[in-house]
Amino acid sequence: MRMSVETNEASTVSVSAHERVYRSLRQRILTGGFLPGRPVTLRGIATQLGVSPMPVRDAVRRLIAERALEIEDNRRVSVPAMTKAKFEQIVFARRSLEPELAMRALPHIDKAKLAEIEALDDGIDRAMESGDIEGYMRGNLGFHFAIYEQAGAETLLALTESVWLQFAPFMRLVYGRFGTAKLIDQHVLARQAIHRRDPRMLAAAIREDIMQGMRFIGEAALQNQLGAPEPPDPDIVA
Amino acid sequence: MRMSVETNEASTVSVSAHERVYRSLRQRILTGGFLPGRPVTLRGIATQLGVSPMPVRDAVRRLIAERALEIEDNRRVSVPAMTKAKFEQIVFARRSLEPELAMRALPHIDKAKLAEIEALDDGIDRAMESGDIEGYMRGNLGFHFAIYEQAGAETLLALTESVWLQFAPFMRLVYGRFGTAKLIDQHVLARQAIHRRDPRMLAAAIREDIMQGMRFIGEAALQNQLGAPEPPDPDIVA
DNA sequence: TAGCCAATATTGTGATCACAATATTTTGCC
DNA sequence: GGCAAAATATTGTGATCACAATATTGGCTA
Repeated sequence: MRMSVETNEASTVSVSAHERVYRSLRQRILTGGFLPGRPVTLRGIATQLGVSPMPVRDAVRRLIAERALEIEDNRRVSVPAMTKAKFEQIVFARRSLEPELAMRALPHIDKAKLAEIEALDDGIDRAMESGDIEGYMRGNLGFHFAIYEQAGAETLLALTESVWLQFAPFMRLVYGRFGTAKLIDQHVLARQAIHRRDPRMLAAAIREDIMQGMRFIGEAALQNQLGAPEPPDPDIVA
Repeated sequence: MRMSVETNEASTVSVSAHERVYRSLRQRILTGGFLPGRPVTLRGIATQLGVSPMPVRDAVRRLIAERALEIEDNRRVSVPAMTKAKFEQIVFARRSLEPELAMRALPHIDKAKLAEIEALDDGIDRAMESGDIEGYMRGNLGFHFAIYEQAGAETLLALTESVWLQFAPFMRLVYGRFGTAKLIDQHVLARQAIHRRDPRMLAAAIREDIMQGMRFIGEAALQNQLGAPEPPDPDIVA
């Protein structure tokens, strides 16, 4: 069964059911809509999204391959818990890939795209002030990938997306615990760099943003035994 | 249905059917057993492997997520063709990830593992001389990952595996065209570095190996319009 | 009240079928 | 013979069912 869905290109294209399920789950993972360790059931998702378990199964397998989900020994599916080792590797991967993506993107960022990027960043500031965690996560995701997508480097972009899928739920967990108040907007330098069309400066700004953000998350959480299961009840984060 | 399969730990564990199919397809892709552009059909694979199409479907979806396979507009599944842009990004990703993995692995490579690594490299030399392309590919894969796996960095390893899945079929294509005779074994320096337990030297050796190998492939192939479809008949490379 | 064990429910896996979309082959015409 | 169009085969998608493994619940005993 094929259906029509709205895409961000404002056009209407035909997309398979599992593709829609995939995008839905993916977005939810990236904004922290699943608690690490809590089981994600095929039939549960299927009911929520109004499809049969089959396309859900396809989408979940895809997300498992991207390391956004995992199957435990008891063959239950869930968002993996964060570990110190994994976190450190993620930081390394981000530092290796994202400044490069930003540099490559810079020449292709036109005035309209820059305006869009700045609007996203303004949204982040508002979300931070009002403590809107999901809004912050969505804005931060949008800000970074609005830039990276301009690089026209699909292969590097896919690697980066996999990395984000792996730390986003944990990020959400930390913000939920410690709030967004202590965060400082590190994107100002990046915006300046784009304005000046200075690739080195942009790469440095992105690198600094990554290090600052990840340091905050790492310090706040990992020494507090966060990221471990914590298996209470709701299927979704309210 | 669960069955027992032999693992490389020489133990016998229970593994699902789609896991066995996945490993089988993955190995075949990594040694160049599929021609880019040629359709890979679910039922075809299922028949070859003696399973129903369902686990094949699961395995193929997983490989699509890892960018080892792709679905075309006509929703046919195949190994993606290489492009110049993609090739360049793959080289960047390899340079970013693999020297790091090697450095991290070095402290954990004991005498037995080193012997195993050197045996693999000797096998590579024999394969190169006799023009055994698949043997060369398998040895090269084994050599690199025998090292990388010792790093205990699963997250970075997974990214690297995805990258290898993306260029291996193309590598095979090039060797099939130009032979392995002109190759020179770049692994000597790496072996020396491990012996001396010099992480910097090892990282440099891996980097040089990547650059040499990829330059050969890139020059030989990309300017000859290789990597484009070439859609003749066999389902497998003989 | 606490702890064990049977009964029940829920899970992912895999098989089989139906179907629409695409490829391939065959047929008919000039 | 060459070429278009109809007929046929094959493809991936998705639904539904059966099943074994695991989790959860319930009641029973001490």
